[in-house]
Amino acid sequence: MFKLLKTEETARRGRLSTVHGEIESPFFMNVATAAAIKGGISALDLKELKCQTMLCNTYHLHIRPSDEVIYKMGGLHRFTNWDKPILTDSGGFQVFSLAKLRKIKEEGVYFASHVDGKRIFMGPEESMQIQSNLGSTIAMAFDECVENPSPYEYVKQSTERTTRWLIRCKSELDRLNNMSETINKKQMLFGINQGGTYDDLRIEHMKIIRELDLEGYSIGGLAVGEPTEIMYHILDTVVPYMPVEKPRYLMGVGTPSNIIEAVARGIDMFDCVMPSRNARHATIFTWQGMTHVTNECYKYDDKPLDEECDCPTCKSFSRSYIRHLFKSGESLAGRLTVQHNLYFYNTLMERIRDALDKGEFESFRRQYSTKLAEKRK
RNA sequence: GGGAGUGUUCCCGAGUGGCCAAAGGGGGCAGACUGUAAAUCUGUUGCGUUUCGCUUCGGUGGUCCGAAUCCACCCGCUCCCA
Repeated sequence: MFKLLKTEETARRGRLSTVHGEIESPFFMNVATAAAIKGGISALDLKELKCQTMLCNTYHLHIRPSDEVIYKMGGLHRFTNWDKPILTDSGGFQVFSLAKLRKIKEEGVYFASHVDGKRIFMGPEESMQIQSNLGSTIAMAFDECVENPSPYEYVKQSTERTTRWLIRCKSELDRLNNMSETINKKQMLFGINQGGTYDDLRIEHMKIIRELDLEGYSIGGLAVGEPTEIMYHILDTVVPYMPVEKPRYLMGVGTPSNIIEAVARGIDMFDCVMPSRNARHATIFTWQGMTHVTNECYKYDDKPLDEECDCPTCKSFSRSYIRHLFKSGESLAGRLTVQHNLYFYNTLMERIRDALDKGEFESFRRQYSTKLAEKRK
């Protein structure tokens, strides 16, 4: 259940109640694709990083270790030792990212496993069954994420198919939630809006799926090739057609600046691999902008990554030391910077919520939207 | 003392007469990364007034229109025999 606490223009401050606890929104979900945050971060660490929700992936966990293993181990929460909300992505994004390894049909998608080439079929029912076995808090509908730009006719047909898949997802999850052996019988389903960069397709699709009265709605198929201005334009176009009383999730987005701009446009939930991947590649986010810790200027720099930050890494280690860890290929480098970047993202969301609570979001946006997108110094 | 090798740009290492400022790797420097097939990928790495010029392949001197490549001597290192 989602409760709207406050609004400022189109920006929203809310609270999402789940069987695994409440989530203060807007919030960022920390991406743990294969049930682990890459870089060596466990659920124990996540608690120190102000993380409210973890995101895991249906496709990856189905392939390894298999949802059967996780089901028999008591579900994702027990398996990962994370007792707060978990959202599972449906595998829809892999239809996009593993494009060379799949074939799309009406019944679903045939993949060649990226691990061993084995043929795998995943349709709406399979995705729901796997996510039910994983026992996540929120299940995502199985969709096709189309790359941008794509031809109008293709996007139209794909979007219509995604609608048919969504209806199948809903009835399958209803069935699964009523079974006695199901781990989380209150598993929520979020629908996904598609339609590429075409306003009419986006609006029409949103109008149709909102009728299904799902527990949340997300916007997918953005930040997949189109310029940022187009993404913002699509948000401006679609958000007015999203239910006010349901959480709104912008999938896979994004940079700190993207998040601030999307919150301004009425989005409540985010996820992105950027903080963790960039951290492993030595790019760190700070309140003065982004920077590469491996840059020569940090060789003799005794300061923490971000002087405004009080994450576990910044409380203990210098730029010089972390630069050295990267240069010498120590895996600790990734762990320390991932901790920092995730803490930064979660703190960003906290500051956004504080600003909304105080009715100062617009001023926060003016102060940080551009600054955070730039290079530090 | 005798014999056999060897010395290349930051390092290792290819190159044995012109297409060589010199392959490849490492290291360095810089950049990318948006529902994670990513501890990955890309660019760059002699100098300059940069569709061209200059300096460079242990040193010096030669041969040749032309030398990192051939010759002589010298210096350093490695191995073998005494």
